Amino acid sequence: MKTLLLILGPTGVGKTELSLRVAEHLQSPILSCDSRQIYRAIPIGTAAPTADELARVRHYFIGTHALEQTYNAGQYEHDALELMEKLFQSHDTLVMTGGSMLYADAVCNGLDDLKTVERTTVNLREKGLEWLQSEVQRLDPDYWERVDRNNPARLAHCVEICYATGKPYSSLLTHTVKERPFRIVKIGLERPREELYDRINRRVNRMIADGLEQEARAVYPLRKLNSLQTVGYRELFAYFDGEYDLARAIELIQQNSRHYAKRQMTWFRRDKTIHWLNANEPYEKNIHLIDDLLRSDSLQEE
RNA sequence: GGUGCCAUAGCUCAGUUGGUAGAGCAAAGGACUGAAAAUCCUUGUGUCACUGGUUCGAUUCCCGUUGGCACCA
Repeated sequence: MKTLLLILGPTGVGKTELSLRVAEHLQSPILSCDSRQIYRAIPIGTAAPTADELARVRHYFIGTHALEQTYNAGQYEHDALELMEKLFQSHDTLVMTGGSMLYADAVCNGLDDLKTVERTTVNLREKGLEWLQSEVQRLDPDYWERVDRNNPARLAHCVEICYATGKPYSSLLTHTVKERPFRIVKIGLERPREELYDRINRRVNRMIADGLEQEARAVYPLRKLNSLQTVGYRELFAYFDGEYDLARAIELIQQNSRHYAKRQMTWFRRDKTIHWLNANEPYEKNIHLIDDLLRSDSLQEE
């Protein structure tokens, strides 16, 4: 049985180094599961693996796309599965790591096969919340009953799918878990909240020292793109626009990174299949625990 | 040293004509099916600085203490 070892955890918890060591130990490449590190012009602000780290282990899905290219969880599901099929021919275990919850979910459980539609959501959102609300009520009353009614992103997506397929969006959601031709073992890395926040704050300071401001300036003309709706860039763009000073921008980057980490933890907490590891334990110990998990889970399978 | 002003949530402050208090931000919890580092929802008990007095009742009024700020010496 082939195995996908998925290493999850909030931003800044220390996934990168653990993943590198695990991948070296298992002689696996690393499949990144990160919706922003996939873009190539923004390595500093997305804490992408460094050249040294990339030299240690073969990586996939790092810096493969230009900011102008749209990408999403559905494409990732497709691309990742296709790549894994190939890689499993020469590997028994593959390491996937990253913090993009929906991307990981797409690989593990699969997204429903909604008809691919042209990207109209932006235009739909511009019509305003009230318009979106009445459209969803009209087109998909079932969804209206349970959707976040003040959430323009979700309402707009529902409307978009209804228009494209002629069917209510909610009727296309099966909530079934897709069968995968491999076993999935999920590892979560965790550490005390205060410690995590402190690491995040310090990492942001390091990013600034490493030239995040210049990186952001270089991509400023593209600031409207979805790929740049990203913590670390939006705040600097607002600083460039004169909304506040650099010190405030840095504070906001730190704060928004903390919020992001919190949202990730909320998502991961719900997944009872994750085996949690303490990030403060020595790497050797955690790798040993992972070895045990890979062995015991495979026994269960048989 | 003298005079005046201030002291209320983690922070900035509002307020109670005396019946133990509420905003913004921070923070916490949650949701999540192709923008997900996105988007959205919920949550406010705090010795009202400390001591004493007046009062049925003081965070509110009064005395004093401590700390801060301003002005005068």
